[in-house]
Amino acid sequence: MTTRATIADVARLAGVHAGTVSRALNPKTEGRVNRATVARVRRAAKQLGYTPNSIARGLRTSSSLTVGVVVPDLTNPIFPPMVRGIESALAPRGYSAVIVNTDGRDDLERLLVDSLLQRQVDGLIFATGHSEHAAAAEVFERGIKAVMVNRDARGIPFPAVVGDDAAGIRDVLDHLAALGHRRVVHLAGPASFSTGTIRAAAFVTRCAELGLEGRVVAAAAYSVDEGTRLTRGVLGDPADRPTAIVAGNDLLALGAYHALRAEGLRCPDDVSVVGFNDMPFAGDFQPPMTTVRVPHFDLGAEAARLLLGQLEAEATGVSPVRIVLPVHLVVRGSTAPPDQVHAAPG
Amino acid sequence: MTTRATIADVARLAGVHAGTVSRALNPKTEGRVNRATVARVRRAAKQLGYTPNSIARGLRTSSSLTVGVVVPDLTNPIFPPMVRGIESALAPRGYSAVIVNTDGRDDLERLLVDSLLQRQVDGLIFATGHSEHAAAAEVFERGIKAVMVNRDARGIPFPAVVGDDAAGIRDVLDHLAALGHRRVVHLAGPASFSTGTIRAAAFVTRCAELGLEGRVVAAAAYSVDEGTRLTRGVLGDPADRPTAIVAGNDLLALGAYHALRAEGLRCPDDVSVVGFNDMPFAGDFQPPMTTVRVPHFDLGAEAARLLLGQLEAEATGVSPVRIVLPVHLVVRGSTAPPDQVHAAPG
DNA sequence: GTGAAAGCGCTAACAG
DNA sequence: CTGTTAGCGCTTTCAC
Repeated sequence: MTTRATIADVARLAGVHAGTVSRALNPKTEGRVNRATVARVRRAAKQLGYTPNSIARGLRTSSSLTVGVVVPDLTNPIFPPMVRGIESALAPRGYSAVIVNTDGRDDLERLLVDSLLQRQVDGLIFATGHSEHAAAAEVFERGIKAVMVNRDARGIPFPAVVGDDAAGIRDVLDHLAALGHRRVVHLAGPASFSTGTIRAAAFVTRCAELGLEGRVVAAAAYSVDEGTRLTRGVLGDPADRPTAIVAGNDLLALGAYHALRAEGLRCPDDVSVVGFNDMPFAGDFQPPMTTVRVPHFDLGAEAARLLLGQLEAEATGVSPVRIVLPVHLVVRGSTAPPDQVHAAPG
Repeated sequence: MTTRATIADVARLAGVHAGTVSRALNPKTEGRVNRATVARVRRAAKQLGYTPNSIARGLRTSSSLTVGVVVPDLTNPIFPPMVRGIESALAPRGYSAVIVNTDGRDDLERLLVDSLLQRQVDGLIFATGHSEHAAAAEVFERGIKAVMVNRDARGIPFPAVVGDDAAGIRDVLDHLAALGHRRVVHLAGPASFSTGTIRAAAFVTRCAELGLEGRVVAAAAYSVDEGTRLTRGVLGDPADRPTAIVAGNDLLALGAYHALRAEGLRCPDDVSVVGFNDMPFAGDFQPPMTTVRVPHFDLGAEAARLLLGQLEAEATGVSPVRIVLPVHLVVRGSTAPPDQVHAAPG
């Protein structure tokens, strides 16, 4: 790597002092420099192929123009859109993101957050919120700016941007009730996640309001396998079988598909299934999945904007804002009226 | 953010000089320091919650322990596994990755690569290789270390890690021929991508070897919509209709599904379809997709290891290695013997 | 409007 | 084994 031109090289070529080059090249201070000088410096910089060393700048200004993004697993299809949303808001302000995957492990998360902090990120975006969120708590204690996205962390007053989970579940239940379903089960996400508890609570409430017979079973994780396992359990007694399954997310719903198929049951003919998130390609599944669309890109973009606001407003005060973005039901092929013959209450 | 402890603070508390702290805390130089002193320094560091500022370190050592990863679009499901593979190889060596999305735009890519370089990344991993790859060419000219992954860039002698595209296509064609197909079309990826040309060439060759009647139509992009558009064209004359479609990747195959459905044709009953990549959830599509599994995680990991090798071996020479990882056919539900009645050659 | 000088936090010679 | 001294490349007072 041929050694890169520094500000001193440019200064020499332009016949001015390094300080002047710095001022001339920075849009904010460019006004304080003679226009002719600015032009001369620009020319010299271009000729040398000069690009500022942002590491050096960061050391001086103690800001890296970098934010850390903490996700459980990039491989979960809801996160890439969120990350792109984050970047879309960051890029115009000159910030970039560095992403880490925790795989849901708290100890790993603390290590990763530490490494992010060593890299002097200016702030953090957590997509990993949960109830005993050690990493986030520690970050908060150290007075570092951060925001939560998608899920929030109970008791940690970072601002959060989330989808309207309760409204989503209400829409699902209304749809199912309109179709004629009366016996419904909810595959609830882990209780340690706000999405898990909020969706489950909304499920219980709405079932009561609609006079549905609703049951909640709790998943240990948002995964396909958990969905399969839980659904298998729920299908036990044919007489007592639910006519619809409301999954806590699309992965659990996919697991329900698998269990149904393994039991020789058809979806939606025998059992309706609905997911949550509308992950990419949900419409291409077998059957196309009825689910709740969560605007993950917007969630990310909004979270990034919020963080940028915190960073630029030098005020230290953290206001525990909670931005709730609307979601909406997407009806596809995994829901249908219940089979009257078999589904009639015993 | 309470101002963080620096090495000077630790030195003061431990009653030693800053240089000694630096040595004591660095595993490589720790041996040159009295064990008692090391212990004292460690204690002081811990007490102050000291974490080294890697920006400052980077400025001094001119290495950021960061690599840039250039992808077309993180939202394309083949990239998250690749990125995780990259990170899995980087993390143990203390490196982290910063990812940028080009959306296939060359101008954007150059801008993004520039910003990566300003951030002093130690090297680059391009998942965006194509024939007139301006950004990569420029990087090469500047003597910066980089590797290509998944696709390579013609004429740019960076090392590359790719899947065995030709073998994959051969397996697909052998499978189709064994099923009894004789008239096959290939939805080829863009000719500017190595994956596009290699797969298309292998298709032509193998068709000849097997005595199949093979036709190639070229896609403008690896997208679902292109797949739909192309398939619609190919379906034109029922008498001349292919019995199987070999798509350049899973997205094109998915587009073929859509077109078939729109035409009232069933897959695999009327037309077989095969994809390439085995993207996540390909087995959950309607029908479950027969495709070629490409080990994206391993591709990423291998590429990262290769880059690390380049970075640590101070030798400037670039050896244009080309690592080809095996792929394998995954037979699922989108391929079946051709319908004898309709498929009989006119 | 521009030069001079200091210093961000760290590491790497060089002494001793 | 440890202290001293420089300096990475940049921005930012402070003079003039």
